[in-house]
Amino acid sequence: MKKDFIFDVLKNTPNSLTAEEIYNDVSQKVKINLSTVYRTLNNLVEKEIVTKVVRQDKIAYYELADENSNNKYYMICDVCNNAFPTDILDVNKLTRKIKRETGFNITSQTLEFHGICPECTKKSKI
Amino acid sequence: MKKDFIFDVLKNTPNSLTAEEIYNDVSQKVKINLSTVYRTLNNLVEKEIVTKVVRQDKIAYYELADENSNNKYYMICDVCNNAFPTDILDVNKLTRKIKRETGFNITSQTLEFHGICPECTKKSKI
DNA sequence: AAAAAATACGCAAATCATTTGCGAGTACTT
DNA sequence: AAGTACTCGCAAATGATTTGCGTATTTTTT
Repeated sequence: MKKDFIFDVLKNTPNSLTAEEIYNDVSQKVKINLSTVYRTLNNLVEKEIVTKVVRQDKIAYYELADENSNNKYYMICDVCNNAFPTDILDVNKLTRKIKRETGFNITSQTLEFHGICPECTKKSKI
Repeated sequence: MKKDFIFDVLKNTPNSLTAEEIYNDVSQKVKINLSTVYRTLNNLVEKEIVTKVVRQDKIAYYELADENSNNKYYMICDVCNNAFPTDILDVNKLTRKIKRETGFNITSQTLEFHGICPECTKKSKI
């Protein structure tokens, strides 16, 4: 099943990927159609095996769901466009605080920080 | 100029609006085209008068930029789809902390909390 | 193991928010 | 008033994602 190929790519990549990136990767191993990638991804998201996050570029990014990890929160560099995970924020703690103080039951959350990473900041000064 | 009509709608609405919502509103006063709304909105965003945020629904939401306000961070109810501003998080402080601890220069950020608001939580129990 | 039922997949067309090219209208400059 | 610049409407384009449908592959049933 092609699902396994898609799952494998996700498992072997530390950061999140777009459907197209996954498609390109899997295509090198098997013949596969982009819509199959999307369909499979949607299934995995439904089963809560994969997390989908839409970023400001309007593209969906996928990665393996990882219960106890804040790795899904990124700082995205405007220059090199790399996404760096941040663990500065304890999101679970924040979620509980919100629940306590506002009564709002958070089921999912998205954080997206845009800026310029240290590397690119350095380069721009040269 | 139609720009003024769009600006007015934004000024008179406490929460963020989609281009279509703005279009519907302005249409009641003047004849206007959707693409004019988008064009104008993009201008205002470029001039940093308006803030644009793409949510998980892949739709862009616009509101007046407000330097010293965390009001742009919302909790969005999965049930009634209302967006409630949150001031629980001091985002400016967080931004400085990230800069200090990681060297990443944050230029903008997005937070999106999804869940069920107190009102809808109550209703679901009935 | 073959038939029946269910699921996976490829392909092409559809969707939907947003953008863009172009031509006409309006405002501003000299 | 002529010339230049900006504003806007309209129709078509864009691009990520979805969907209908027919075929292939897998799983279940007998």
